[in-house]
Amino acid sequence: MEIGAPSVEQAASADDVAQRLHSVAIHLLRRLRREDEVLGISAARLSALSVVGFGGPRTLGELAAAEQVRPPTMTRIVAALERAGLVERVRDAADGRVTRIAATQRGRALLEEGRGRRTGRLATRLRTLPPADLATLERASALLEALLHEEANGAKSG
Amino acid sequence: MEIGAPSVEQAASADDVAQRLHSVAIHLLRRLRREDEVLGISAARLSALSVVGFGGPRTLGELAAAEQVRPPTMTRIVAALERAGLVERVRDAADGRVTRIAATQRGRALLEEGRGRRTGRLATRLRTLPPADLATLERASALLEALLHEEANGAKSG
DNA sequence: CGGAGTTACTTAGCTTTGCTAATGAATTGT
DNA sequence: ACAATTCATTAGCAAAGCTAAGTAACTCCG
Repeated sequence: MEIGAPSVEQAASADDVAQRLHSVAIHLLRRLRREDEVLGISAARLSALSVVGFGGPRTLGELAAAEQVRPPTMTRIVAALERAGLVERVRDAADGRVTRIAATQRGRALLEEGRGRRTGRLATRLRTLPPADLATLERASALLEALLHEEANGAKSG
Repeated sequence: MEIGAPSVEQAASADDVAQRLHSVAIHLLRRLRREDEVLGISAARLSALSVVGFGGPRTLGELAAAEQVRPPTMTRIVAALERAGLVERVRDAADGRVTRIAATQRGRALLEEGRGRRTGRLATRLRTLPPADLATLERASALLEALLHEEANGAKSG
């Protein structure tokens, strides 16, 4: 596999790329899931915690939407985070139906402390890459983030 | 786009990239998981089927290693694929402990037929990207594949 | 040849994470 | 005030990951 020379002429088929991204995502996640266990928190929980930890308090519904899961799923994830003392529920004063989820001190601490360690092994590997490759991965992340975001919002076409 | 010239000043931190890749992988998979359901096969099963479908028969252990899961997990995945008539077990004549997993006609048909449809929505989105971006994603896939493969084999340090 | 140890896979049982459907509780609107 | 809506939770299902323990088959020696 000639990693070094992506000639634009032999443009990759979108189907091909989609399939490879799919495969890579599966394997990457399987790997990271185990890594995260070292930190004592699963991928889904960490991801949710990041949202409220870095982005500020959210209602459960907002959090579910941000994480692109259904509310019941988020209810359970939040329950686990709460049990672990990483987030807390704050009932809205104005609207009694709403619970707002906020990271606790400890939750933020875990995020901070984990910043380097969290995806440690992957990050270590990434450091062995030439800067250009790292940049490629960063751009790819950004592209996919945008793509997923777009789809989440604008996918009314069915 | 200056892919070739990542100024070192604003070089992406490996930790940052690792985290973003993690996040993107989670969200991408959550999305694709649902898409695959249309085809009636889960991501893990499809991935395993691809290995034997495109790469030829494998023992269960080899398949587990290729998919980077433990044997019991693969046992269950294969059992499901077998139930669905997509693979078949062939006992090794020389070594009675070994079961070799092979894609059936129907399994191969599903792979072929699904090639375009499988990750259909993602592929559709990808087609809206400029070729350079598609190339970036392809390169990123290749980089991650290599990284994961490396780690799977050479990670004796942990 | 025969038993000990090893290897390959399966079974059993746990956790997490998705989902939908149904319920509870609070707000809004008429 | 009562109906409808909305936000969150509960209940219950399936998939996919794991470890530990079990079974069957092979290999290695004595």
